[in-house]
Amino acid sequence: MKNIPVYNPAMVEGKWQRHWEENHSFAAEKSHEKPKFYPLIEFPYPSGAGLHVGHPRSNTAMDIIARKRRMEGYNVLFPIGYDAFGLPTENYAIKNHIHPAIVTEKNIARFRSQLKRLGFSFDYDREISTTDPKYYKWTQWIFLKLFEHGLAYKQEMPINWCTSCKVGLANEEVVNGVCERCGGEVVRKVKSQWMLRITDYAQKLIDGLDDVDFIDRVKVQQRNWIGRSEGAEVDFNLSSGDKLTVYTTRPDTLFGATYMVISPEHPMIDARRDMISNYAEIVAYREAAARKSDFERTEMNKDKTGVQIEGVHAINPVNGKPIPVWVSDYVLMSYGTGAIMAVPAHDTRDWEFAKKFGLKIVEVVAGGNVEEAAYTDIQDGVMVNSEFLNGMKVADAKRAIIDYLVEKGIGHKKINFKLRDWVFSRQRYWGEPIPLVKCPCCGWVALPESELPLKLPEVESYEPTDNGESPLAAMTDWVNTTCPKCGGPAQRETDTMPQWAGSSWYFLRYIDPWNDTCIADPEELKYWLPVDWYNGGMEHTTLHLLYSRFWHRFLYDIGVVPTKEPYQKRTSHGMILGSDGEKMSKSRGNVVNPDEIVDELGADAFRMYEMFMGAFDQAIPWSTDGARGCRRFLDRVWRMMEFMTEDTGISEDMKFDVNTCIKKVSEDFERMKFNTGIAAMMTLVNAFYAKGSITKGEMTVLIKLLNPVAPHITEEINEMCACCDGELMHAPWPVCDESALVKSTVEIAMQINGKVRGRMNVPADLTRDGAAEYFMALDEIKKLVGDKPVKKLVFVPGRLVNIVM
RNA sequence: GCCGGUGUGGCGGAAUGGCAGACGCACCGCACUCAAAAUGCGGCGGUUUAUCCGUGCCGGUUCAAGUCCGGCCACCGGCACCA
Repeated sequence: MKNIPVYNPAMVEGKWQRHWEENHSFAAEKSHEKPKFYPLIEFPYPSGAGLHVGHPRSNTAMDIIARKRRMEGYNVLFPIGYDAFGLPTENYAIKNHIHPAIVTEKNIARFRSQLKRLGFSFDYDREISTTDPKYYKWTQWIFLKLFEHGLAYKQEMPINWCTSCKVGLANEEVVNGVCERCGGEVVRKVKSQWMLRITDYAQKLIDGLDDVDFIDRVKVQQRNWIGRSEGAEVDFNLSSGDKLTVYTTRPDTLFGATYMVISPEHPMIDARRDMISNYAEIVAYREAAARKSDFERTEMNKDKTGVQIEGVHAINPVNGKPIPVWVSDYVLMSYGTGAIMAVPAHDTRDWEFAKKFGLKIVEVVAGGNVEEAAYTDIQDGVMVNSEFLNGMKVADAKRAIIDYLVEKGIGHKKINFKLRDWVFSRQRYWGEPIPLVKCPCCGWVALPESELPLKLPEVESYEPTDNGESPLAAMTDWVNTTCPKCGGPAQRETDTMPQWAGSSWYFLRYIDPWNDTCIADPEELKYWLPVDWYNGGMEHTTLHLLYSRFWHRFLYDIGVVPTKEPYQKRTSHGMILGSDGEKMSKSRGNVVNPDEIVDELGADAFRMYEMFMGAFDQAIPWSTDGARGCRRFLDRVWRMMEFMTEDTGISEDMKFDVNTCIKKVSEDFERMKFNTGIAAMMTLVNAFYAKGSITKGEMTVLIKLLNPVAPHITEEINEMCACCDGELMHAPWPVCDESALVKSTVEIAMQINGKVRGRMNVPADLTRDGAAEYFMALDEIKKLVGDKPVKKLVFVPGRLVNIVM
């Protein structure tokens, strides 16, 4: 027994963290000789509250992969930065009269020190902040490219207006009718806004998913959000002489269209006001609908309302029958054409509306009872009451009717998306200024690249205004400028960009953060892109992840980046819940502060527990006792130095266990099954304790496998015992010796009629062919079988033998 | 309503169709100790203790089902009048 000092995580971890910092140990190599690996975590928003236990879950997982890849010989770029523009900082600044830049700097310093305390192998030399003018110069540059290519446009439109933040929100930022950030009420407000034409990229964003390795639920959620549907546009003639175009996914049911509905905002209402005898009633309905907030609209979605347009009717183009036209807010102006043909027999919403207002219901697909409910199952329906479509299956009828519509010139195939353009303006201070000026002669004009970055001016007050203007609007010195095109007087745009702007391309900047002539050197981009593995939260699937794919694809289309997609692989971690199984929140009082856990148990134990607590992609409740168990394990590993021998080999009786562990850990880390990988190492350590000794060679394998999870303690053991030459992080990852996994005999289960009756040792090389003969000759089998006839004998090599009688 | 996901001991969770409960937590016992903590070793699904029962419920396929198929139930997440 050797005398080994007690394991002291604070000392060990402090020592190695200083060492790593002084030596820039995790800086990516500038040379392009080695194969590259680019893992990425979502850069944090540096809030005043500091790190919570959720951050380290994603960070530790990718840190493990990054460290393993370095040991496997890759040049690894594992960067970190801060997504620092945004409302919480601005609100804090307003409340405490401190400049948001100062708040940001303070918060970043806190985050950085917390991250360093956890021993993540980030390349801090490449650290970025979205609020740094050297960074946002290029955010503005990308915006100007979008503007130049017609993908940014300003439009008067009803936006989601948060009454509490006094700011416009993207659709994605409105959750259950309230503001995603502050929970404030969201109302519709008409404002002139900068918009990005993400809808132009809808198809590309769907198609791109085929080429990447994202977990299914991310792909599914993005596809649903983009919401592609195939259908047809059909023209209906109106008695007023003009026509009304509808979009439908069920053109096959055209004979069942017994009325039409248009959205309250449909332009036809005002265009034909002279012919509408109840125009005043319809305007009143429209105003009532406009007053409803989004929240009310969804709450009331069961109860349909509407008004029939009097004085105008439509003609069903396939049977010539006159049908009424209604106005109802269940039809949205923002999707399709803002008008629908209603087929109450086969659409639930139309059916409800028809029942309420006593409209005709005509069955055109047989199989249901359309007086009882809409029959919407289109799988194997057969057409009825549809003249030339009668007797056809739904799918055939769809094709036939579209051919007919095209032939008659009254309709055509059409693809629609649910995705809307991205509202890109914010009436706020703490964001990237939009680098455009409005000139009375030239319209909106881009700043020349030489004037970038357009820096945020210093202002007296960051308060947003009730009239919906950005605080920048009050800075007349800054606002008033000259037009870059004609030199005449002009005014700057005073809205700023949303928080999603800076995060839409940050992974590109990490590749070459020092560059001041372009977003990143094309040679560097070629080497490092795409990001090989990106782990992040599901909550960003339809926000950041979609936005950044859009920007990246645009940059590809204009030749700035070499890959269509930014991220090759996307995984997602489950949330860490409070120990009560509820979401962690201040109000519930179940928040765990990582600093306290590190103080008590050390960063290695904390990291290990975060990975061991359960399946990585699932939500798991926190247990500090569980974390103590991981600390206990590290203590056990440490104390093995007391009975370690100087033998540098693997002892014969441990070869199987050691190689099994190498295999299990190597495979499980790649599949993000960190919990079972760690369990395998615990099993191995238990085996060394049972044996009462460990060789230096065995210890070396163990600390290599454990290093990505618990980097500090393993480096220290390596140094104390001189296991490897130099630091462990540069040592090669252990390779499993498959020959050591072969055993001469294996224990298998013995079953009678599928029930386990015992176990026995058989030669490992026993094949299925020789099995019957082998088993029937055994005394123990003879005893069990007796003289009953054996119907069948099932043998699974290495597993079991099952005798069916 | 639609789309995902999840249901296994007291708890977190393991299990390519092949010995259900690996590993850990909690708990119990023993050793060490004057004692406690720490540590080490052992035990730990249930019961009527045996050819027994047991992976949310009901049925099916199979020599064999937590795993596959059909039909439900519950909980969690996302979307939600998208024609």
